[in-house]
Amino acid sequence: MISKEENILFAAEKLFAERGFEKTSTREISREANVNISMISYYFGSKEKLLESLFEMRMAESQTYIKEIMAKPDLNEWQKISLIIDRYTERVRTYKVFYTILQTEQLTNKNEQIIRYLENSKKGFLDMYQKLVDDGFQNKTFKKKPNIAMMHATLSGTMFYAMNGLPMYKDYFSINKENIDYDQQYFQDLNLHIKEILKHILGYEENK
Amino acid sequence: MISKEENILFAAEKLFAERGFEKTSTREISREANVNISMISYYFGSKEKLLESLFEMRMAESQTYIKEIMAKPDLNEWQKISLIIDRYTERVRTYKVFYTILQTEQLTNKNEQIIRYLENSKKGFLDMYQKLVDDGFQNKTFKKKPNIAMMHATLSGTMFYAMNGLPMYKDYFSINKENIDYDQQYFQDLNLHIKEILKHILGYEENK
Amino acid sequence: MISKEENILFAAEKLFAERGFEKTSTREISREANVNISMISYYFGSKEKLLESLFEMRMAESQTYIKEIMAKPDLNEWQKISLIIDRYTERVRTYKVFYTILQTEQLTNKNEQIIRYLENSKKGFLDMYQKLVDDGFQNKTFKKKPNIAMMHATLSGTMFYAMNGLPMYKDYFSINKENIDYDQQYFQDLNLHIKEILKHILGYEENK
Amino acid sequence: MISKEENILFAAEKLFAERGFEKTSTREISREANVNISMISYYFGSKEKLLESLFEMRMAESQTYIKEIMAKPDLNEWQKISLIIDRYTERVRTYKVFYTILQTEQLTNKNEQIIRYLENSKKGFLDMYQKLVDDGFQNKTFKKKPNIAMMHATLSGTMFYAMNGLPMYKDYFSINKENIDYDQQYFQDLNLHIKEILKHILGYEENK
DNA sequence: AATGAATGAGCGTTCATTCAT
DNA sequence: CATGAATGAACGCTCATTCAT
Repeated sequence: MISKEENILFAAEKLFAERGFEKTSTREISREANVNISMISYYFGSKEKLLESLFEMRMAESQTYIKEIMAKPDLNEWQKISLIIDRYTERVRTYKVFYTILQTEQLTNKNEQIIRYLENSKKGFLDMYQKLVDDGFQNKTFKKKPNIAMMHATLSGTMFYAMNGLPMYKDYFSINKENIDYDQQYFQDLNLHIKEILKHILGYEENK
Repeated sequence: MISKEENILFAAEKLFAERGFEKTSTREISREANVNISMISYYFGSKEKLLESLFEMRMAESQTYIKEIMAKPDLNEWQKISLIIDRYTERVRTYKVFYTILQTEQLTNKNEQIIRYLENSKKGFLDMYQKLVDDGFQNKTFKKKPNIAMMHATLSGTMFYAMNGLPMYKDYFSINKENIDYDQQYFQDLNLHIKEILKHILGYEENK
Repeated sequence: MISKEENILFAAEKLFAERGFEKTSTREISREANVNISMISYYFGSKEKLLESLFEMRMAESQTYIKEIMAKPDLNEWQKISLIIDRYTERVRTYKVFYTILQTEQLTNKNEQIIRYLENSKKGFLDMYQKLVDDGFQNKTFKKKPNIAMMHATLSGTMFYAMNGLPMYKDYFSINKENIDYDQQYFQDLNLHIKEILKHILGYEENK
Repeated sequence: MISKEENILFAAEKLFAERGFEKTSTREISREANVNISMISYYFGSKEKLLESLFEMRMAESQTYIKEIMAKPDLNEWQKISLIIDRYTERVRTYKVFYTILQTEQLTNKNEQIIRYLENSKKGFLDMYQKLVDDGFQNKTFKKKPNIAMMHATLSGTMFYAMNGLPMYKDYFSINKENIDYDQQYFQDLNLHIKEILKHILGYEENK
């Protein structure tokens, strides 16, 4: 059984992604969630805090898998990076709606709580990449030491740009909007494309 | 002498980038532009059409340099791509505010005119890349034929993600907000980073 | 206890009659009704629909008394017409403000819903008169068969023109604005005047 | 050659009748009249005074024909009333648009100048009717002395109500909007209908 | 715990009119 | 004489939020 609170959260996520935070009214959210309009203030305090709650939920999820992967003892640095890319691709594909909101907020939001979430997340990723690159370079898994900021920009930038572009490509090639096979292939290509680039800038050679 | 119409356009560009289209009120624009609030309707018809006018202006500018480069007879395919990246980096750096708006609109706007501008622009770039890649492969400048959609996602995605991240890096490393030298270095690194990746995925070797 | 919704309706009726629909602002209505300005949209949807609601209420009332009179079994055709004129006079006197609005809307309004109300009402009256005239002619209550459109124009036209002229007459003869006795006499004269004309054009003779 | 001033006047008359005074903007008038928007203030002072000028023009016209008829020496009282009705019918038919405005203003306008025009006009008619009725009664042309206010209400009320109803009848009987023959017949019926009533309430018998 | 009526601020836009040229 | 850019006030309406129940 899904609670009213979750109903609101998921309805808001969908509508914020579709129309943007500002253009989505609390009335629409309450209608979509099948709850009374005043329940939003009641449960979350305000529309703004509802957005924060949404970020809190989704961002917490992504912190866990990073730690999980980093803790695995029997993987070398490239295997860890490769696994991170796999999980990242999967998450972006699954939570497209949330990552649409995230990008928008990154561009315009001035909400302090959300800025903190975003910075923490970004710094977490940067630290992790730095460690993997340093370790990998030291033990000669990697031959190069790329600029971490640039490497991250390529990884995340390519991912998001490709994600945003998918509907346009489907429209362009007249692919059915609900065609999941196409999505699958697209995200697989994307995954390989990113890995290919990272291998190059890290100076990693397979089967060595 | 700058006209009232341009005053409004530039004030709007600044505020739309800072707060987003929805959160920016016509009153704020008129205050920032030092004009009466009704001048917005007078010159542009509506707030929506003001945004369209802004897109029209900036997008028209970017179409010209593409044609210019493609028409140059004495450059090989890589030199053309390299030049495109140079110009692109320069534009993004100069018109940061506009490209912030562009990204936001790409994510949420439902305005038909703007969707058309964005699609036209994107298709223009894709067609150009396709032609350069095909030609370069034929005459053996390039050894590989990458997926154009993915190549474009990496080029534009890296560029925008890096652009968006700049203020955070400056903040992180306590660099003065107005420090232009840092920006210069940052965008130069970005430029080289992107070129390095493209050379790899195109299979281009220098000094051959 | 009178509800806020009714408060708005009656305040609007008064102001629309006094100044006309366009010249009456929602702010004035809310002030007159002692409610917040947003309650108009809340209860009625819009200023336009508030007017429609007003028409719905008043027009529904007038449909009932027609049916009531027509259904009376023990009255001849002239007695029915006579009774209709009595009720009509009474209504116009009581709801002067509404009939002022009705006339204005008849002249300029383009609102489809209201046009429909007005046409239905008018056709209802015309059908009724036609039936009474036909029946009365057949059973020799009436000696003439007048043009129904013209008969209706005289009945309603005289009524409204006289109603509109009343304030001017009171002003002209320096009668106190609130003097109800004068009104009573005026509407009684009007009632008899109209009946006298209708008897003539229907060829009805009393005491036959 | 028609002057700009007249162009504005006729354009305003048309639009005020179609949409009402308030709903007609000065921009629309200037567009319809093919003049610059500021010419309205320039020539007439304001939108309000433009309406006054319109009334001044049309009301002056109607005063002349009354005096003309009253001055005719060789007509008896009924012949004068009959002639007044003829001219009145003709004017209403010709200046339908203006009489639509007149009725609306009579219902809601608070403009002092216009109120004065309307009162003067009405009193002029009432005085004239009073004189004709008194004279006719004295010389036994008429057998009755009706209430002048009621007689006027029937004359003008029937006229206007019938005029306003014409479009609805044409629509109802699917008559072409531009069919002038139907109009002609309609106004002739109206003319005879009003005369028939007046003969009755004045106690006038023809060919006696 | 849950409702929905009610609030007040602010929104984008239109208006008649003015004024520098 | 005539223009049209520019003004400031007011418009109808929507918004997130509050509050009595």
